[in-house]
Amino acid sequence: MGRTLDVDKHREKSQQILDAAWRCFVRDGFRGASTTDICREAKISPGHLYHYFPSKEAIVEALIEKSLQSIASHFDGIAQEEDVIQSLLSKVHEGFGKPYRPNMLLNIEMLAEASRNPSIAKILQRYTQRMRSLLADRLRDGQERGQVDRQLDPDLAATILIGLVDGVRGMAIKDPSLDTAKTVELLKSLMTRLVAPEASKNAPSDQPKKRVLNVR
Amino acid sequence: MGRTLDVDKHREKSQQILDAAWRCFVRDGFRGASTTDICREAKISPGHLYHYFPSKEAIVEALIEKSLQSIASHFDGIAQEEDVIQSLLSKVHEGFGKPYRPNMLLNIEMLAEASRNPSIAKILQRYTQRMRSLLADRLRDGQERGQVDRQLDPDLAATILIGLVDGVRGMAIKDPSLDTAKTVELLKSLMTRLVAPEASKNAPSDQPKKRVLNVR
Amino acid sequence: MGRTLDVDKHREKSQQILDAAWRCFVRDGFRGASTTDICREAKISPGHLYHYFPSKEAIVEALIEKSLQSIASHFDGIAQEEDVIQSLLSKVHEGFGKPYRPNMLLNIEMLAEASRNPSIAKILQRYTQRMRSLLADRLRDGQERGQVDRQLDPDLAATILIGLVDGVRGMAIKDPSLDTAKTVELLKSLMTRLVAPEASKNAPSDQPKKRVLNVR
Amino acid sequence: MGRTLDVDKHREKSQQILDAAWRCFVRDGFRGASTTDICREAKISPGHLYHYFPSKEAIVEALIEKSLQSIASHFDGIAQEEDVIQSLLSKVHEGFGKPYRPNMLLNIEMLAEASRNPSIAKILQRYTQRMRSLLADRLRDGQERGQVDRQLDPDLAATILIGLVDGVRGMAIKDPSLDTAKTVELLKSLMTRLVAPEASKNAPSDQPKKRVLNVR
DNA sequence: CATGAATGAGCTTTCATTCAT
DNA sequence: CATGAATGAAAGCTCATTCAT
Repeated sequence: MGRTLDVDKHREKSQQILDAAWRCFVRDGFRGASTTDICREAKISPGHLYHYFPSKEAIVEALIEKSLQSIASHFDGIAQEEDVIQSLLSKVHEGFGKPYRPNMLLNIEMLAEASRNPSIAKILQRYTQRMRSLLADRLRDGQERGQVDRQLDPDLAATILIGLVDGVRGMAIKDPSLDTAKTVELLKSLMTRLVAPEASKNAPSDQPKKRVLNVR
Repeated sequence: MGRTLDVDKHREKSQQILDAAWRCFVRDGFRGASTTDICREAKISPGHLYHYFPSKEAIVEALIEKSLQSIASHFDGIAQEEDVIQSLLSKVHEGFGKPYRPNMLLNIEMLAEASRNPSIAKILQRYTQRMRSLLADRLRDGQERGQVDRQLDPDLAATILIGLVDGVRGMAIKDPSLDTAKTVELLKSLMTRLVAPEASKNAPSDQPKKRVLNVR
Repeated sequence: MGRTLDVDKHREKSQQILDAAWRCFVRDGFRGASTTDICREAKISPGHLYHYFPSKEAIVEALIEKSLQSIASHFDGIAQEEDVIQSLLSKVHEGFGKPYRPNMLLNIEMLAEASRNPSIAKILQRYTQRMRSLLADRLRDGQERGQVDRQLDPDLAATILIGLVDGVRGMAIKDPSLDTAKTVELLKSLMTRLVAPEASKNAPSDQPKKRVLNVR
Repeated sequence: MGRTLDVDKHREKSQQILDAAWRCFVRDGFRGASTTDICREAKISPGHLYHYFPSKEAIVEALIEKSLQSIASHFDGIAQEEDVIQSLLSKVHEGFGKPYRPNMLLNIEMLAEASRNPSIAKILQRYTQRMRSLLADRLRDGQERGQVDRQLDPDLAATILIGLVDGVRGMAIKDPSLDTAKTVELLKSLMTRLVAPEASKNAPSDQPKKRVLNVR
């Protein structure tokens, strides 16, 4: 009982530290944020940090793990809706908009870090695989229902879809004047076209496509 | 004459240092690579580096500028071909494949750095604008010729296209088992569908699309 | 209690570092002494110095502040004696003599540093003002009692007195063979003449002036 | 002949470098100014500096030597006037006033440097001795003519006089609001009193002393 | 559980000086 | 006479981590 409480408290404190680290990493990046910064943000002493995490890298790993878990759980929701394409598009909005910018920045940090740090690469790859599987399964569902092009390789398409959303999200840095709303609309249209079956590609779903594209 | 030679030599040496820095930054990232590393790689003494660049950041900036310039010059080639869509697709291949992995890694580094360093953000934004303009102009050409959907906002579409390629390139880190050839094929197909006019979206160009998609 | 002890210990350690810095600065000057020197002298590691002071300049400032405070507190004593002139002269001895040479050297360093470093100039000016005020007040007292020339501007006279003592102290460097005892005697005589009222300037106090001046 | 021209040119260039160094040292101090700074100011290349001076210290030494020589030559003028006291006072003005501030700053630098660097100490001491001798000789002249107190030790008095002027000059740093004109007046009065013979100490010369002192 | 003192390697940068041309 | 490329030691400072309390 007491043991359980201790474990809970320990977990809670770890969480507080991770929250502080999240803020620091978003602000300064994995390399740019120092353990001192994190401790100050978490309001603990520098020595105490090592009571909860054996190293700075462990913090980064835990943070990435947690962050990806949260994103992946968003994907889980996909499986429950009826219309495959609609359920897919409904998730797109979430990655855009101001409050998601921190996550986007962390995503880029993760990519940068994973390209150099094998243990972080593994985490990233594990979650990517999981999310891609979920997406691919959904696409397969759609193919069975005739909502998705049967000639598409679901795994490959899922990969491309993830890359597409990631890449367009990153454009916010390359072009700060980007109009998010219009971007999301065109992005959705593009995703629809990617997965829609041949026959319906002229009129993908009931989406009022013409208005969407007519943005000039 | 002697003066010209001196300037040439200076430029050559600067270039050698940038080359060394490129290797270090690809290997360890902008923050991860130290000036000492760069000097060792360039085979110069630590002090001598500052004969050519006033700071480490100046090296990063010069490198990014040069790298983006080289990429942008690739884009310039787009303007010369007849078929808009074909000229666009022909450029896609180049971003994939093993020898381009370093550039992809640097691209991610740039994004990460630009999100925190305003002066680097500016460089990135300047070149992004330039490349997007070139692409958008090409799309406008295509629209006039009936090769590109007239309802498309060229600027927005160009932005999405860049993001799409960037994002899919980054998937190589998230999923190392990715089949590059197939990915490129699907990517091209997707790009074609994005820009193709309504009428031809069932049969985009002479590309044997069905085989392409039938990848299972 | 524990908190108080901690603060005390911190202050004590800071003091030890300042003592070490004092030795280094006296030996090599503010610029000539390195933080490494100070750490070696204080027997701490190079990084630990920054646990107590945010920068080398902060050490210099703290040291100057402390040093001037100590000198200023000497001046405070002036206010208590009866005979204004005697109390003034009694303080002169202290600035001369071998054990005071380090302070004299630091005084010169301060002047040199203050002429370039505004934040140190401010400290020096603040304390100068304070000491001059004390001196000027004493002179005003003397004027009321008829011990000091009523035509003298107390503030200006105080400034000159400080400059006089400083300058003569510095002569120890320009002329190492200087006879300190005789110098102090003549200095005192000069100071007496500066402040003494017109009437007594031929026979300043009960001091056997003739012997004092007859130093050949 | 050509040899002579060469020597002249060499001397001229050395002089230009010393002038540049003077500006740098006044601005940043002996330690604060780098050889690079001096070269930039003198518009020569870093390597070329060592064609004229074997080291930075040699520049400092040459500069100090030259500077003191110039000051000493001012003192030489003292010997020619009739009234000892007047000739002495006439020199005081020169050390004050804005255009002399650089020399005052260098004076402090010299003192600081001499306290650590024996070879510079020697130069300073040599010139101090020379100037003190000149002053002392003048005082001896005055004693013979009855213009100067016969009980005064000329050497000691000369030393004190130099220190007095130096010290008061330095007060400009400790108190930037100092009124130079009034300071000089009081300083002159003090110097007069120091050297004037007993009999005349109540009425030192024809100087309108009362107005001078009545500055409240 | 918690502190903060302490470490030492490593960072970017500066500097006086030397050398090849 | 003149350049500027080149050196390498040392500077002030930061950092992840450890340890005594």
